[in-house]
Amino acid sequence: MYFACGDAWRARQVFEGMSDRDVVSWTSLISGLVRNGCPLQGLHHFASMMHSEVRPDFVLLVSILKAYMELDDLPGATGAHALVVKSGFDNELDVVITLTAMYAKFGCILAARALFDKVPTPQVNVILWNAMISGYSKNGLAKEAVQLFKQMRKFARSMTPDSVTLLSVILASAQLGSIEIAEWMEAYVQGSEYRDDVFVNTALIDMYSKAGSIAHAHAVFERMHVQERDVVVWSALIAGYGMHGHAKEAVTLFEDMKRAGVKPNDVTFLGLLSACKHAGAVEKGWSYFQSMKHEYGIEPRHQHYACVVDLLARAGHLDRAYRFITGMPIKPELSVWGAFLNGCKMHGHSDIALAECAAQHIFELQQSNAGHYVQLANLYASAGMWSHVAGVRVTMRERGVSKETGCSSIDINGEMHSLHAGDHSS
DNA sequence: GTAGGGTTAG
Repeated sequence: MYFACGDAWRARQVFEGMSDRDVVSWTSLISGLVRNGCPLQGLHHFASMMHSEVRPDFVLLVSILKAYMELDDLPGATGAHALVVKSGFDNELDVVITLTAMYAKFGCILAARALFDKVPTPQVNVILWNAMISGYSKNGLAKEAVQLFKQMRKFARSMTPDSVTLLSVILASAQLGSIEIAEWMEAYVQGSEYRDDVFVNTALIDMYSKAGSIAHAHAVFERMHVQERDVVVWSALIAGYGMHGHAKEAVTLFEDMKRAGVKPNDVTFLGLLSACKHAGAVEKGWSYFQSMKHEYGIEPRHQHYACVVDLLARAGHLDRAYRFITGMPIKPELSVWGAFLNGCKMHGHSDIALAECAAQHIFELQQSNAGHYVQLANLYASAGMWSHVAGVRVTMRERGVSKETGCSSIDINGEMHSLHAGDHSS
């Protein structure tokens, strides 16, 4: 209850005062911590529990797996998976669902699929299917996601898609960029009980923006009830106009949104800034960046800085962009210098020193990416500095930079599944 | 006490 009120401290107080701690009370403490952004503390308590007499059950292990997901810790996650197997819970449906989502989250889509396929068909469960479909969507395997959605309908008697299913398939449709599939998805939504679902409609707006029809996206927005248009809905449409380079419409929408009494957030500004960037509206974007900080008190994140740098650099304001970067209150990340270098490539033939400076920062942050070296080489080439081009190649060889992809493998029930970066096979 | 989810970019 205290966790539900956001009071982790009180929750722990109650727990400490309990004399007979069973696995259920441990679980409520640990899952509460994991869900409230303190996965490390949750694992810490789990270690304490393991030193006591209490043994974990499958419900607790689900929370432990989620803790490692939160922490982005694949070795820890596979270790927890091993504990699940050792404890004999690897056939519990809830556990299999978590494991499927977990491996998908880590990009190990083949491992996720192997777990999914292991579940016997009578146990059809929407959440399991959702875990697999969204796993495909999030890993860019849109065709597989749509295909699995179509397969799901074979079980229509025992299982119907819910809003989460629809969100995942809409996300996949957005990646396919096909207006036919987008319209097919919208028709499906219209015929379902989720036609007025805010989440689903937001995803539809995003889908149409990415599939190339901002008019369709706007139509979805218009159909929504006014009171349902929250900041995420507005932001999705603003970003959509931005993607299409319609800065004027994005700005108008932004003003409409403010008039409607909806407060913009950091994502809204990102869409707005990106709209200005695509349209080359330097001063407009600059003033929105200022108002974001001073008028709304929103602290810019790396993406905002990268966007402003991109905005300035694309327009050829290289010196201004450089000064902006050096004045940043946080350490510029790869994306910031990357945007700058990109601008140099477009405009910097005369000022190769600035580009070299950007490249230097980039190599410092990520030495092993061949793409950066190629970019610098291209820049030298466009400036006719051929000896420098050759120099870049020498540096690459010296540092052992090549274009090979990474590979790792995962053990599921004694079977090794090999995973390659960018692997799309199944 | 547990499982899947909407807006950010090229």
